[in-house]
Amino acid sequence: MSELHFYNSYTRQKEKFVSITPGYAGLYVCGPTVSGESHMGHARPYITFDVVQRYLKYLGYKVRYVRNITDAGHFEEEGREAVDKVDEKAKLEKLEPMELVQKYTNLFHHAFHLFNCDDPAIEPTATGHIIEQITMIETILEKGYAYVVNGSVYFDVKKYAENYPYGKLSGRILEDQLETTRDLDGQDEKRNKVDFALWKSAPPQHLMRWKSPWGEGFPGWHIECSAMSSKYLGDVFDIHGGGMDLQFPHHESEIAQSTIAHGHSPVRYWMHNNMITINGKKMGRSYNNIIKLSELFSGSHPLLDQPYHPMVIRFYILQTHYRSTLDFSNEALQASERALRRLWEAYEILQKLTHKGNAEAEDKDLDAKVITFCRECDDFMNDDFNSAKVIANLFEMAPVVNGIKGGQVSPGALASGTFLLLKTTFQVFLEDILGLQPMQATQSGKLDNVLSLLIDIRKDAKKRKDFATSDQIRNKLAEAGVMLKDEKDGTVSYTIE
RNA sequence: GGUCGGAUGGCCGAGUGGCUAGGCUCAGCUCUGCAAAAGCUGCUACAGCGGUUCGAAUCCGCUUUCGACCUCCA
Repeated sequence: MSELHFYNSYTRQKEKFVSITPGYAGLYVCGPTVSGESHMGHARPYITFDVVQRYLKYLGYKVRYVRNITDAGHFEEEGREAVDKVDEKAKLEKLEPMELVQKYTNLFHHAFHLFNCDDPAIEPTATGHIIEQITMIETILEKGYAYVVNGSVYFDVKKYAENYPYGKLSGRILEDQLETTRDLDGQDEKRNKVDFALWKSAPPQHLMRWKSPWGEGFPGWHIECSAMSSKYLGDVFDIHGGGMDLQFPHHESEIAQSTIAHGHSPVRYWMHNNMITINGKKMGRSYNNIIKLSELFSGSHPLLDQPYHPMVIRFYILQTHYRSTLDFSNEALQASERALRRLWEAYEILQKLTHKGNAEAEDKDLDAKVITFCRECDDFMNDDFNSAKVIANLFEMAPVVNGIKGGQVSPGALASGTFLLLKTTFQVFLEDILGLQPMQATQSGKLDNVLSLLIDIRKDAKKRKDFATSDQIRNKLAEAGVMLKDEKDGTVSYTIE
Protein backbone atom coordinates (compact mmCIF):
# COMPACT_ATOMS: atom_id res chain seq x y z
CA MET A 1 0.00 0.00 0.00
CA SER A 2 1.11 3.53 -0.69
CA GLU A 3 1.98 5.96 2.06
CA LEU A 4 0.23 9.17 3.03
CA HIS A 5 1.35 12.21 1.09
CA PHE A 6 -0.34 15.56 1.07
CA TYR A 7 0.16 19.11 -0.05
CA ASN A 8 2.09 21.27 2.35
CA SER A 9 1.17 24.91 1.80
CA TYR A 10 4.45 25.96 3.34
CA THR A 11 6.64 24.20 0.80
CA ARG A 12 4.02 24.26 -1.96
CA GLN A 13 4.42 20.64 -2.78
CA LYS A 14 3.11 17.26 -1.85
CA GLU A 15 5.15 15.66 0.87
CA LYS A 16 5.20 12.35 2.58
CA PHE A 17 3.71 12.59 6.04
CA VAL A 18 6.12 11.67 8.79
CA SER A 19 4.85 12.42 12.25
CA ILE A 20 7.13 13.83 14.91
CA THR A 21 6.38 11.01 17.30
CA PRO A 22 5.85 7.70 15.53
CA GLY A 23 2.29 6.53 15.98
CA TYR A 24 1.03 9.91 17.14
CA ALA A 25 -0.29 12.83 15.12
CA GLY A 26 -1.09 16.34 16.31
CA LEU A 27 -3.60 18.38 14.35
CA TYR A 28 -4.57 21.97 15.04
CA VAL A 29 -7.39 23.59 13.11
CA CYS A 30 -8.45 27.21 13.38
CA GLY A 31 -11.96 27.19 14.75
CA PRO A 32 -14.78 29.65 14.34
CA THR A 33 -15.24 33.10 15.77
CA VAL A 34 -18.45 32.66 17.69
CA SER A 35 -19.86 36.13 17.29
CA GLY A 36 -22.50 34.89 14.88
CA GLU A 37 -24.12 31.88 13.30
CA SER A 38 -22.02 29.53 11.20
CA HIS A 39 -22.63 29.58 7.49
CA MET A 40 -22.04 27.22 4.62
CA GLY A 41 -18.47 28.39 4.17
CA HIS A 42 -17.63 27.11 7.62
CA ALA A 43 -18.70 23.63 6.66
CA ARG A 44 -15.72 23.26 4.33
CA PRO A 45 -12.78 23.29 6.75
CA TYR A 46 -14.45 21.42 9.57
CA ILE A 47 -15.67 18.64 7.33
CA THR A 48 -12.38 18.53 5.43
CA PHE A 49 -10.31 18.25 8.58
CA ASP A 50 -12.76 15.88 10.14
CA VAL A 51 -11.93 13.53 7.30
CA VAL A 52 -8.21 14.19 7.71
CA GLN A 53 -8.48 13.37 11.35
CA ARG A 54 -10.55 10.24 10.64
CA TYR A 55 -8.10 9.07 8.02
CA LEU A 56 -5.11 9.51 10.32
CA LYS A 57 -6.92 7.39 12.87
CA TYR A 58 -7.67 4.81 10.20
CA LEU A 59 -3.96 4.67 9.45
CA GLY A 60 -3.38 3.83 13.08
CA TYR A 61 -2.23 7.15 14.46
CA LYS A 62 -3.28 8.25 17.87
CA VAL A 63 -4.57 11.66 16.90
CA ARG A 64 -4.80 14.67 19.11
CA TYR A 65 -7.17 16.98 17.29
CA VAL A 66 -7.29 20.49 18.69
CA ARG A 67 -9.72 23.05 17.36
CA ASN A 68 -10.13 26.36 19.10
CA ILE A 69 -13.10 28.57 19.70
CA THR A 70 -12.37 32.24 19.18
CA ASP A 71 -14.59 33.83 21.77
CA ALA A 72 -12.65 37.02 22.30
CA GLY A 73 -13.43 39.38 19.49
CA HIS A 74 -10.87 40.45 16.99
CA PHE A 75 -10.82 44.00 15.97
CA GLU A 76 -10.23 46.08 12.94
CA GLU A 77 -6.83 47.56 13.29
CA GLU A 78 -6.75 50.07 10.54
CA GLY A 79 -8.76 53.11 9.85
CA ARG A 80 -11.39 53.75 12.44
CA GLU A 81 -11.16 52.91 16.07
CA ALA A 82 -10.86 49.30 17.08
CA VAL A 83 -14.11 47.40 16.77
CA ASP A 84 -14.42 44.13 18.58
CA LYS A 85 -17.00 41.95 16.89
CA VAL A 86 -17.97 40.02 19.97
CA ASP A 87 -18.24 43.19 21.97
CA GLU A 88 -20.26 44.92 19.31
CA LYS A 89 -22.60 42.00 18.76
CA ALA A 90 -23.14 41.54 22.49
CA LYS A 91 -24.31 45.10 22.75
CA LEU A 92 -26.51 44.64 19.72
CA GLU A 93 -28.15 41.51 21.04
CA LYS A 94 -28.22 42.88 24.58
CA LEU A 95 -26.31 39.94 25.93
CA GLU A 96 -23.35 39.53 28.19
CA PRO A 97 -20.38 38.79 25.89
CA MET A 98 -19.92 35.34 27.39
CA GLU A 99 -23.64 34.74 26.94
CA LEU A 100 -23.33 35.61 23.30
CA VAL A 101 -20.35 33.41 22.58
CA GLN A 102 -21.94 30.54 24.48
CA LYS A 103 -25.04 30.85 22.35
CA TYR A 104 -23.13 30.68 19.10
CA THR A 105 -20.77 28.02 20.37
CA ASN A 106 -23.78 25.85 21.13
CA LEU A 107 -25.21 26.45 17.69
CA PHE A 108 -21.87 25.62 16.13
CA HIS A 109 -21.64 22.36 18.05
CA HIS A 110 -25.17 21.43 17.13
CA ALA A 111 -24.62 22.04 13.42
CA PHE A 112 -21.41 20.08 13.28
CA HIS A 113 -22.89 17.17 15.14
CA LEU A 114 -25.51 17.06 12.41
CA PHE A 115 -22.62 16.93 9.95
CA ASN A 116 -21.32 13.96 11.93
CA CYS A 117 -18.01 15.68 12.61
CA ASP A 118 -16.12 14.14 15.48
CA ASP A 119 -15.58 16.44 18.41
CA PRO A 120 -12.00 17.56 18.74
CA ALA A 121 -9.99 16.05 21.57
CA ILE A 122 -9.45 19.53 22.96
CA GLU A 123 -11.46 22.62 22.13
CA PRO A 124 -9.71 25.50 23.87
CA THR A 125 -11.20 28.97 24.05
CA ALA A 126 -9.29 32.18 23.66
CA THR A 127 -10.75 33.68 26.82
CA GLY A 128 -9.73 30.62 28.77
CA HIS A 129 -6.10 31.12 27.80
CA ILE A 130 -5.44 34.77 28.50
CA ILE A 131 -2.59 33.92 30.85
CA GLU A 132 -0.88 31.73 28.29
CA GLN A 133 -1.20 34.47 25.72
CA ILE A 134 0.21 37.11 28.06
CA THR A 135 3.11 34.83 28.94
CA MET A 136 3.91 34.32 25.30
CA ILE A 137 3.75 38.04 24.60
CA GLU A 138 6.14 38.66 27.46
CA THR A 139 8.60 36.21 25.96
CA ILE A 140 8.41 37.94 22.60
CA LEU A 141 8.99 41.29 24.30
CA GLU A 142 11.98 39.90 26.15
CA LYS A 143 13.48 38.69 22.92
CA GLY A 144 13.10 42.18 21.51
CA TYR A 145 10.64 41.50 18.72
CA ALA A 146 7.74 43.49 20.10
CA TYR A 147 7.18 46.94 21.53
CA VAL A 148 4.67 48.58 23.83
CA VAL A 149 2.75 51.71 22.87
CA ASN A 150 -0.03 53.18 25.01
CA GLY A 151 -0.85 49.91 26.65
CA SER A 152 -0.83 47.94 23.42
CA VAL A 153 1.85 45.53 22.27
CA TYR A 154 2.84 45.14 18.65
CA PHE A 155 4.96 42.59 16.90
CA ASP A 156 7.89 44.08 15.01
CA VAL A 157 7.52 42.46 11.62
CA LYS A 158 10.24 44.46 9.95
CA LYS A 159 12.82 43.34 12.47
CA TYR A 160 11.59 39.80 12.25
CA ALA A 161 11.88 39.81 8.49
CA GLU A 162 15.52 40.81 8.73
CA ASN A 163 16.36 37.53 10.41
CA TYR A 164 13.64 35.11 9.39
CA PRO A 165 11.78 34.20 6.20
CA TYR A 166 8.70 36.31 6.76
CA GLY A 167 6.07 35.83 4.08
CA LYS A 168 7.14 32.38 2.99
CA LEU A 169 3.83 30.73 3.79
CA SER A 170 1.69 33.28 2.03
CA GLY A 171 4.15 34.13 -0.72
CA ARG A 172 4.56 37.71 0.31
CA ILE A 173 7.53 39.99 0.04
CA LEU A 174 7.88 42.40 2.91
CA GLU A 175 9.27 45.22 0.76
CA ASP A 176 6.12 45.12 -1.37
CA GLN A 177 3.99 45.21 1.72
CA LEU A 178 5.86 48.20 3.05
CA GLU A 179 5.68 50.04 -0.23
CA THR A 180 2.06 49.46 -1.01
CA THR A 181 1.05 50.48 2.47
CA ARG A 182 2.96 53.70 2.83
CA ASP A 183 -0.04 55.95 3.50
CA LEU A 184 -0.37 55.58 7.24
CA ASP A 185 -2.74 57.83 9.05
CA GLY A 186 -1.06 59.78 11.81
CA GLN A 187 -3.06 58.02 14.48
CA ASP A 188 -1.35 54.71 14.00
CA GLU A 189 0.63 53.51 16.95
CA LYS A 190 2.55 50.97 14.93
CA ARG A 191 6.08 51.57 13.76
CA ASN A 192 5.23 49.96 10.45
CA LYS A 193 1.90 49.16 8.99
CA VAL A 194 2.91 45.55 8.58
CA ASP A 195 3.20 45.14 12.35
CA PHE A 196 0.34 43.42 14.08
CA ALA A 197 -1.10 43.60 17.57
CA LEU A 198 -0.27 41.03 20.20
CA TRP A 199 -2.21 42.87 22.84
CA LYS A 200 -4.59 45.74 22.47
CA SER A 201 -5.43 48.32 25.09
CA ALA A 202 -9.17 48.37 25.74
CA PRO A 203 -11.07 51.61 25.36
CA PRO A 204 -13.31 52.45 28.34
CA GLN A 205 -16.57 51.29 26.76
CA HIS A 206 -15.09 47.92 25.85
CA LEU A 207 -16.80 45.05 27.65
CA MET A 208 -14.25 42.28 27.20
CA ARG A 209 -11.08 43.25 29.07
CA TRP A 210 -8.39 41.61 31.10
CA LYS A 211 -5.58 42.85 33.31
CA SER A 212 -2.13 42.60 31.83
CA PRO A 213 1.36 43.98 32.50
CA TRP A 214 0.48 46.70 29.98
CA GLY A 215 -2.85 47.70 31.43
CA GLU A 216 -6.38 46.49 30.79
CA GLY A 217 -6.95 45.15 27.35
CA PHE A 218 -7.52 42.12 25.21
CA PRO A 219 -5.36 39.79 23.16
CA GLY A 220 -4.65 40.12 19.46
CA TRP A 221 -6.17 37.59 17.16
CA HIS A 222 -3.12 35.67 16.05
CA ILE A 223 -1.61 35.05 19.45
CA GLU A 224 -4.40 32.78 20.69
CA CYS A 225 -3.71 30.06 18.17
CA SER A 226 0.01 30.17 18.86
CA ALA A 227 -0.46 30.02 22.60
CA MET A 228 -3.06 27.26 22.55
CA SER A 229 -1.52 25.08 19.88
CA SER A 230 1.84 25.06 21.62
CA LYS A 231 0.23 24.39 24.97
CA TYR A 232 -1.61 21.29 23.81
CA LEU A 233 0.48 20.05 20.91
CA GLY A 234 3.94 21.29 21.74
CA ASP A 235 6.32 23.90 20.33
CA VAL A 236 6.46 21.94 17.12
CA PHE A 237 3.53 19.91 15.97
CA ASP A 238 2.53 17.96 12.91
CA ILE A 239 -0.32 19.58 11.06
CA HIS A 240 -1.97 22.98 11.16
CA GLY A 241 -5.10 23.42 9.12
CA GLY A 242 -7.51 26.16 8.22
CA GLY A 243 -9.14 28.04 5.39
CA MET A 244 -6.99 29.53 2.66
CA ASP A 245 -8.14 32.97 3.63
CA LEU A 246 -6.33 32.58 6.93
CA GLN A 247 -2.96 32.09 5.31
CA PHE A 248 -2.33 35.79 5.50
CA PRO A 249 -2.09 37.45 7.85
CA HIS A 250 -3.22 34.95 10.46
CA HIS A 251 -0.99 31.96 9.83
CA GLU A 252 1.96 34.01 8.68
CA SER A 253 1.75 35.86 11.99
CA GLU A 254 1.45 32.64 13.93
CA ILE A 255 4.70 31.45 12.41
CA ALA A 256 6.46 34.71 13.26
CA GLN A 257 5.26 34.77 16.87
CA SER A 258 6.04 31.18 17.57
CA THR A 259 9.40 31.34 15.88
CA ILE A 260 10.45 34.13 18.23
CA ALA A 261 8.84 32.68 21.33
CA HIS A 262 10.08 29.13 20.83
CA GLY A 263 13.08 29.55 18.63
CA HIS A 264 11.76 27.61 15.69
CA SER A 265 8.88 27.34 13.28
CA PRO A 266 5.82 25.78 14.96
CA VAL A 267 4.38 23.55 12.28
CA ARG A 268 5.63 20.73 10.08
CA TYR A 269 2.75 20.62 7.61
CA TRP A 270 0.36 23.44 6.77
CA MET A 271 -2.91 22.54 5.12
CA HIS A 272 -5.39 24.98 3.64
CA ASN A 273 -8.80 24.24 2.26
CA ASN A 274 -10.21 26.33 -0.56
CA MET A 275 -13.33 28.45 -0.35
CA ILE A 276 -16.98 27.82 -1.06
CA THR A 277 -18.15 30.30 -3.64
CA ILE A 278 -21.56 31.50 -4.66
CA ASN A 279 -21.98 32.84 -8.18
CA GLY A 280 -18.24 32.54 -8.48
CA LYS A 281 -17.57 34.79 -5.49
CA LYS A 282 -16.30 33.70 -2.13
CA MET A 283 -19.02 33.22 0.43
CA GLY A 284 -18.28 35.45 3.37
CA ARG A 285 -19.88 37.75 5.86
CA SER A 286 -18.31 40.84 4.42
CA TYR A 287 -19.60 39.99 0.94
CA ASN A 288 -23.12 39.76 2.26
CA ASN A 289 -23.73 36.52 0.42
CA ILE A 290 -23.75 33.92 3.14
CA ILE A 291 -26.24 31.12 3.59
CA LYS A 292 -26.42 30.14 7.23
CA LEU A 293 -26.32 26.47 8.11
CA SER A 294 -29.70 26.68 9.80
CA GLU A 295 -31.13 28.15 6.60
CA LEU A 296 -29.54 25.42 4.56
CA PHE A 297 -31.07 22.70 6.71
CA SER A 298 -34.51 24.30 6.68
CA GLY A 299 -34.52 25.68 3.16
CA SER A 300 -35.38 29.13 4.46
CA HIS A 301 -33.27 31.32 2.25
CA PRO A 302 -34.39 33.06 -0.94
CA LEU A 303 -31.65 31.34 -2.93
CA LEU A 304 -32.62 27.86 -1.82
CA ASP A 305 -35.10 25.74 -3.76
CA GLN A 306 -35.44 23.29 -0.92
CA PRO A 307 -33.94 22.22 2.41
CA TYR A 308 -30.74 20.20 2.27
CA HIS A 309 -29.84 17.41 4.62
CA PRO A 310 -26.52 17.84 6.45
CA MET A 311 -25.27 14.63 4.87
CA VAL A 312 -25.96 16.04 1.43
CA ILE A 313 -23.78 19.02 2.25
CA ARG A 314 -21.09 16.76 3.61
CA PHE A 315 -21.18 14.57 0.53
CA TYR A 316 -21.25 17.59 -1.76
CA ILE A 317 -18.12 18.94 -0.10
CA LEU A 318 -16.29 15.62 -0.23
CA GLN A 319 -17.08 15.11 -3.91
CA THR A 320 -14.68 17.95 -4.63
CA HIS A 321 -11.01 18.01 -3.72
CA TYR A 322 -10.43 20.22 -0.71
CA ARG A 323 -7.97 22.50 -2.50
CA SER A 324 -10.43 23.42 -5.27
CA THR A 325 -13.06 26.06 -4.98
CA LEU A 326 -16.55 24.72 -4.70
CA ASP A 327 -19.38 26.72 -6.19
CA PHE A 328 -22.76 26.64 -4.54
CA SER A 329 -25.87 25.99 -6.61
CA ASN A 330 -29.18 24.27 -6.07
CA GLU A 331 -28.53 22.09 -9.11
CA ALA A 332 -25.24 20.86 -7.71
CA LEU A 333 -26.72 20.22 -4.30
CA GLN A 334 -29.67 18.36 -5.76
CA ALA A 335 -27.34 16.26 -7.87
CA SER A 336 -25.42 15.41 -4.71
CA GLU A 337 -28.62 14.49 -2.94
CA ARG A 338 -29.60 12.00 -5.63
CA ALA A 339 -26.11 10.64 -5.90
CA LEU A 340 -25.76 10.10 -2.18
CA ARG A 341 -29.13 8.45 -2.00
CA ARG A 342 -28.18 5.98 -4.72
CA LEU A 343 -24.77 5.25 -3.26
CA TRP A 344 -26.13 4.80 0.21
CA GLU A 345 -28.85 2.48 -1.00
CA ALA A 346 -26.25 0.33 -2.72
CA TYR A 347 -24.30 0.29 0.52
CA GLU A 348 -27.32 -0.85 2.51
CA ILE A 349 -28.09 -3.53 -0.04
CA LEU A 350 -24.50 -4.71 0.15
CA GLN A 351 -24.59 -5.06 3.89
CA LYS A 352 -27.61 -7.32 3.64
CA LEU A 353 -26.27 -9.47 0.83
CA THR A 354 -24.73 -12.81 1.65
CA HIS A 355 -22.20 -14.54 -0.50
CA LYS A 356 -22.68 -18.09 -1.65
CA GLY A 357 -19.23 -19.01 -0.46
CA ASN A 358 -17.27 -19.89 -3.56
CA ALA A 359 -13.59 -19.22 -3.01
CA GLU A 360 -12.96 -18.88 -6.74
CA ALA A 361 -14.49 -16.02 -8.70
CA GLU A 362 -16.89 -16.99 -11.48
CA ASP A 363 -16.15 -13.75 -13.25
CA LYS A 364 -12.41 -13.24 -13.00
CA ASP A 365 -12.44 -9.91 -14.82
CA LEU A 366 -15.07 -8.40 -12.58
CA ASP A 367 -13.36 -9.84 -9.54
CA ALA A 368 -10.06 -8.25 -10.50
CA LYS A 369 -11.76 -4.95 -11.20
CA VAL A 370 -13.43 -4.87 -7.82
CA ILE A 371 -10.17 -5.66 -6.06
CA THR A 372 -8.49 -2.81 -7.91
CA PHE A 373 -11.28 -0.38 -7.12
CA CYS A 374 -11.06 -1.26 -3.44
CA ARG A 375 -7.31 -1.04 -3.21
CA GLU A 376 -7.27 2.27 -5.04
CA CYS A 377 -9.37 3.87 -2.34
CA ASP A 378 -6.39 3.77 0.00
CA ASP A 379 -4.10 5.15 -2.69
CA PHE A 380 -6.48 8.01 -3.38
CA MET A 381 -6.71 9.02 0.25
CA ASN A 382 -2.96 8.73 0.52
CA ASP A 383 -2.65 11.13 -2.38
CA ASP A 384 -3.63 14.38 -0.70
CA PHE A 385 -6.88 13.08 0.76
CA ASN A 386 -8.60 12.72 -2.58
CA SER A 387 -12.09 11.93 -1.36
CA ALA A 388 -13.51 12.78 -4.79
CA LYS A 389 -11.71 9.84 -6.34
CA VAL A 390 -12.71 7.54 -3.51
CA ILE A 391 -16.34 8.40 -4.09
CA ALA A 392 -15.93 7.83 -7.84
CA ASN A 393 -14.60 4.34 -7.15
CA LEU A 394 -17.44 3.54 -4.81
CA PHE A 395 -19.81 4.55 -7.59
CA GLU A 396 -17.97 2.22 -9.93
CA MET A 397 -18.80 -0.62 -7.61
CA ALA A 398 -22.43 0.29 -6.98
CA PRO A 399 -23.64 -1.42 -10.19
CA VAL A 400 -21.92 -4.62 -9.08
CA VAL A 401 -23.82 -4.56 -5.82
CA ASN A 402 -27.11 -3.63 -7.45
CA GLY A 403 -26.46 -6.18 -10.17
CA ILE A 404 -26.06 -8.98 -7.66
CA LYS A 405 -29.29 -8.00 -6.04
CA GLY A 406 -31.14 -7.48 -9.32
CA GLY A 407 -29.90 -10.71 -10.83
CA GLN A 408 -27.84 -9.18 -13.62
CA VAL A 409 -24.67 -10.27 -11.85
CA SER A 410 -24.25 -13.81 -10.63
CA PRO A 411 -24.12 -14.15 -6.83
CA GLY A 412 -20.88 -16.03 -7.19
CA ALA A 413 -19.29 -13.70 -9.70
CA LEU A 414 -16.91 -12.50 -7.03
CA ALA A 415 -14.77 -14.75 -4.91
CA SER A 416 -15.84 -14.83 -1.28
CA GLY A 417 -12.70 -12.94 -0.26
CA THR A 418 -13.38 -10.20 -2.79
CA PHE A 419 -16.96 -9.94 -1.68
CA LEU A 420 -15.80 -9.43 1.87
CA LEU A 421 -13.26 -6.84 0.74
CA LEU A 422 -16.02 -5.02 -1.12
CA LYS A 423 -18.20 -4.99 1.95
CA THR A 424 -15.40 -3.79 4.19
CA THR A 425 -14.28 -1.11 1.75
CA PHE A 426 -17.74 0.39 1.54
CA GLN A 427 -18.15 0.33 5.26
CA VAL A 428 -14.73 1.72 6.11
CA PHE A 429 -14.61 4.45 3.51
CA LEU A 430 -18.21 5.55 3.51
CA GLU A 431 -18.81 5.51 7.24
CA ASP A 432 -15.48 5.57 9.06
CA ILE A 433 -13.40 7.78 6.80
CA LEU A 434 -15.84 9.97 4.88
CA GLY A 435 -18.06 10.02 7.94
CA LEU A 436 -21.33 9.65 6.09
CA GLN A 437 -24.52 8.52 7.74
CA PRO A 438 -27.97 7.45 6.59
CA MET A 439 -30.20 10.39 5.77
CA GLN A 440 -33.32 8.64 6.84
CA ALA A 441 -34.03 8.70 10.52
CA THR A 442 -34.90 5.31 11.87
CA GLN A 443 -38.67 5.05 11.98
CA SER A 444 -40.75 4.25 14.95
CA GLY A 445 -42.19 0.77 15.18
CA LYS A 446 -45.69 2.15 15.17
CA LEU A 447 -45.32 3.70 11.76
CA ASP A 448 -43.79 0.48 10.51
CA ASN A 449 -46.86 -1.40 11.65
CA VAL A 450 -49.23 1.00 9.96
CA LEU A 451 -47.29 0.83 6.73
CA SER A 452 -47.06 -2.93 6.70
CA LEU A 453 -50.84 -3.03 7.11
CA LEU A 454 -51.28 -0.81 4.07
CA ILE A 455 -48.74 -2.82 2.16
CA ASP A 456 -50.63 -6.02 2.94
CA ILE A 457 -53.91 -4.53 1.77
CA ARG A 458 -52.24 -3.41 -1.41
CA LYS A 459 -50.75 -6.85 -1.96
CA ASP A 460 -54.22 -8.38 -1.77
CA ALA A 461 -55.52 -5.83 -4.23
CA LYS A 462 -52.70 -6.64 -6.61
CA LYS A 463 -53.40 -10.33 -6.32
CA ARG A 464 -56.97 -9.64 -7.38
CA LYS A 465 -55.60 -7.45 -10.21
CA ASP A 466 -57.40 -4.56 -8.59
CA PHE A 467 -54.75 -2.10 -9.73
CA ALA A 468 -57.00 0.88 -9.10
CA THR A 469 -56.84 0.19 -5.38
CA SER A 470 -53.16 -0.73 -5.32
CA ASP A 471 -52.21 2.37 -7.27
CA GLN A 472 -54.36 4.51 -5.06
CA ILE A 473 -52.54 3.29 -1.99
CA ARG A 474 -49.17 3.87 -3.60
CA ASN A 475 -50.10 7.31 -4.91
CA LYS A 476 -51.67 8.53 -1.72
CA LEU A 477 -48.69 7.36 0.29
CA ALA A 478 -46.40 9.10 -2.18
CA GLU A 479 -48.32 12.31 -1.62
CA ALA A 480 -47.76 11.82 2.08
CA GLY A 481 -44.06 11.40 1.43
CA VAL A 482 -43.80 7.63 1.59
CA MET A 483 -42.46 6.02 -1.57
CA LEU A 484 -43.35 2.38 -2.10
CA LYS A 485 -41.21 0.19 -4.26
CA ASP A 486 -42.16 -3.27 -5.55
CA GLU A 487 -39.08 -5.39 -5.41
CA LYS A 488 -38.34 -8.20 -7.82
CA ASP A 489 -38.82 -10.86 -5.20
CA GLY A 490 -42.36 -9.67 -4.46
CA THR A 491 -41.55 -7.81 -1.28
CA VAL A 492 -42.31 -4.15 -0.90
CA SER A 493 -39.88 -1.62 0.48
CA TYR A 494 -40.45 2.00 1.24
CA THR A 495 -38.58 5.19 1.88
CA ILE A 496 -39.85 8.15 3.81
CA GLU A 497 -38.87 11.62 2.69
C1' G B 1 -1.35 48.04 -8.61
C1' G B 2 1.33 43.56 -6.31
C1' U B 3 1.23 38.17 -5.36
C1' C B 4 -1.11 33.63 -6.35
C1' G B 5 -4.67 30.26 -8.46
C1' G B 6 -8.44 28.80 -12.03
C1' A B 7 -10.73 28.37 -17.10
C1' U B 8 -12.86 20.74 -18.51
C1' G B 9 -18.96 17.80 -22.21
C1' G B 10 -26.32 20.44 -20.76
C1' C B 11 -24.83 21.09 -15.27
C1' C B 12 -21.34 19.75 -11.03
C1' G B 13 -16.78 18.19 -10.87
C1' A B 14 -11.64 14.31 -10.92
C1' G B 15 -7.34 14.03 -13.47
C1' U B 16 -2.35 11.67 -15.62
C1' G B 17 2.06 13.61 -21.32
C1' G B 18 -0.35 8.54 -25.02
C1' C B 19 -5.01 3.89 -22.42
C1' U B 20 -12.42 8.47 -23.04
C1' A B 21 -12.78 9.58 -13.59
C1' G B 22 -17.32 9.87 -11.33
C1' G B 23 -22.04 12.15 -10.30
C1' C B 24 -26.55 14.65 -12.02
C1' U B 25 -29.58 15.58 -16.34
C1' C B 26 -31.30 13.73 -21.15
C1' A B 27 -32.50 9.66 -24.87
C1' G B 28 -33.13 4.37 -26.00
C1' C B 29 -33.53 -0.65 -24.32
C1' U B 30 -34.31 -4.75 -20.44
C1' C B 31 -37.16 -5.94 -16.19
C1' U B 32 -42.24 -4.60 -14.35
C1' G B 33 -49.82 -4.96 -14.49
C1' C B 34 -48.18 0.14 -14.26
C1' A B 35 -44.75 3.10 -11.62
C1' A B 36 -40.33 3.59 -9.03
C1' A B 37 -35.77 1.46 -8.49
C1' A B 38 -32.06 -1.27 -10.78
C1' G B 39 -29.18 -3.03 -15.07
C1' C B 40 -27.36 -2.11 -20.09
C1' U B 41 -26.38 1.43 -24.12
C1' G B 42 -25.74 6.33 -26.12
C1' C B 43 -24.45 11.87 -25.52
C1' U B 44 -16.46 11.76 -25.92
C1' A B 45 -15.23 17.76 -23.31
C1' C B 46 -10.85 20.02 -21.92
C1' A B 47 -10.92 29.17 -23.10
C1' G B 48 -8.02 31.01 -27.64
C1' C B 49 -3.28 31.28 -30.34
C1' G B 50 1.60 29.68 -30.86
C1' G B 51 5.67 26.28 -29.27
C1' U B 52 8.20 21.65 -27.21
C1' U B 53 7.14 16.35 -28.37
C1' C B 54 6.42 10.59 -32.30
C1' G B 55 2.11 12.22 -29.28
C1' A B 56 -0.61 17.38 -24.90
C1' A B 57 -6.69 18.86 -21.97
C1' U B 58 -2.05 17.49 -19.19
C1' C B 59 4.80 20.90 -20.24
C1' C B 60 6.38 26.22 -22.00
C1' G B 61 5.02 31.24 -23.89
C1' C B 62 1.40 34.86 -25.15
C1' U B 63 -3.83 36.47 -25.25
C1' U B 64 -8.72 36.61 -23.28
C1' U B 65 -11.38 35.86 -18.93
C1' C B 66 -12.83 34.64 -13.77
C1' G B 67 -11.42 34.55 -8.87
C1' A B 68 -8.54 34.62 -4.10
C1' C B 69 -5.22 37.27 -0.94
C1' C B 70 -2.90 42.13 0.03
C1' U B 71 -8.52 44.84 6.06
C1' C B 72 -12.20 40.98 9.24
C1' C B 73 -13.02 36.34 7.05
C1' A B 74 -13.32 29.13 7.16
